[in-house]
Amino acid sequence: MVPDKSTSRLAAQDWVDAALEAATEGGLGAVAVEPLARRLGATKGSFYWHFADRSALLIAVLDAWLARTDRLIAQLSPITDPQVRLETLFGLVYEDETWAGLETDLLGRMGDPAVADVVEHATVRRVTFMADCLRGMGLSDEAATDGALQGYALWIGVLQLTTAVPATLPTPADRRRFEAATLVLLRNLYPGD
Amino acid sequence: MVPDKSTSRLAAQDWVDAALEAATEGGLGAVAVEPLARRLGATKGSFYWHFADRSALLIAVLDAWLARTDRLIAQLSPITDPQVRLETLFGLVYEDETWAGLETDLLGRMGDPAVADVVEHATVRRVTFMADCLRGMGLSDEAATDGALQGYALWIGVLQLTTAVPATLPTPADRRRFEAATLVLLRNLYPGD
DNA sequence: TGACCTCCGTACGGGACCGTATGGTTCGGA
DNA sequence: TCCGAACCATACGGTCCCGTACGGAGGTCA
Repeated sequence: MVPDKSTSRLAAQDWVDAALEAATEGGLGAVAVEPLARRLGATKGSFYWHFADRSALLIAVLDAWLARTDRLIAQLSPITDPQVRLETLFGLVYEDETWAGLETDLLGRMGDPAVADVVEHATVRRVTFMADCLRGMGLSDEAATDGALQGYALWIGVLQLTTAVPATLPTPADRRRFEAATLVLLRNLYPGD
Repeated sequence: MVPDKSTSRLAAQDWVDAALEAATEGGLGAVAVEPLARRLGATKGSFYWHFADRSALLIAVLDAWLARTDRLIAQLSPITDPQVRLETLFGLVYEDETWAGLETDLLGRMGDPAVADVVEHATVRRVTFMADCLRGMGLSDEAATDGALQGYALWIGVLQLTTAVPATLPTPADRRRFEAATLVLLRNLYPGD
């Protein structure tokens, strides 16, 4: 949170880091110049030296967020068995509690063109990834497309429930059973194919 | 939008109606006194006569929202076949595009205790409803609980995608096929049971 | 008609935030 | 050592919203 250099001199990246932290906790709305300055023990004078305005910082945050999807997919790509790849993906999704809040916050801000742009990119990449897995499992193009959409809706929904009503989700003790059930669900997509 | 009485004299309900309209379009954040006053062609003087403060209006909006879930469940209850009941539910979910925005907006505002209270109530009622359907279809308690959660996550996810990235969802021409696939998915929950 | 209550407009103060202006302060290099 | 650039604090004006104070307009009923 507080930057490294004890001699307080901030770089642009320090502002981006703090902004990401704030966004993770309180959504994009929490990325505000004056509160961030307070958090960093600085003033707006510093911020407006490193950035043209608030939207420049938002774009930096959105780019960092988009890169996360690429890293996730890159992390899964080496897995050869498409079904294991999907299962691993869902396992990671269930573990991810830190970033879930920002995920859903962004989905609620599609009115902002900058947000819409980056979220659409991420969505396409994720759905494409899942559809590829399903095709690799032997499903037809149509079935893979529908299945990927359903799987992704499930993904988003679990994220939502994780942040919004965690009490509803299974307790850690039951989570393994729940995840297993999700895999059963995925495995039985289009059983007739 | 503009209340009935041509002689401009507002009732509390007029403010609630306008607030619901604003919330449907722009989320709870759009329920602000001064913008609503402009929309109604009135001033804050009117509002603060009918309501103690802004939060009183928000509570009225949240109550109206919660009542919608009760009406939905009441609408489905007469259906005797539990599977048809579930299928009908999902059909309605796919049709509902007007309210989807507010749904997901509320999920992003669980930090507000008033929102958290009403959303938790709605969530419990919906998940319980789905679990009852699944139990009626012959699933065990455990299986029905997990299945309801997964089905509800799917529900929420579809809502999210509806509002956020509608281009990703199937075109009207393909929607029937997609819905059918969803039902296949539900039907195959826990095939071993 | 006049007292009274309901409803609403106007005016004001306050808070949170954005962005600008301007004058330090600190640092590296000639 | 001194200069210039990088960096930052202070102070200010502007916007948008909340909430309060207060007075006036319009009905109602004796």
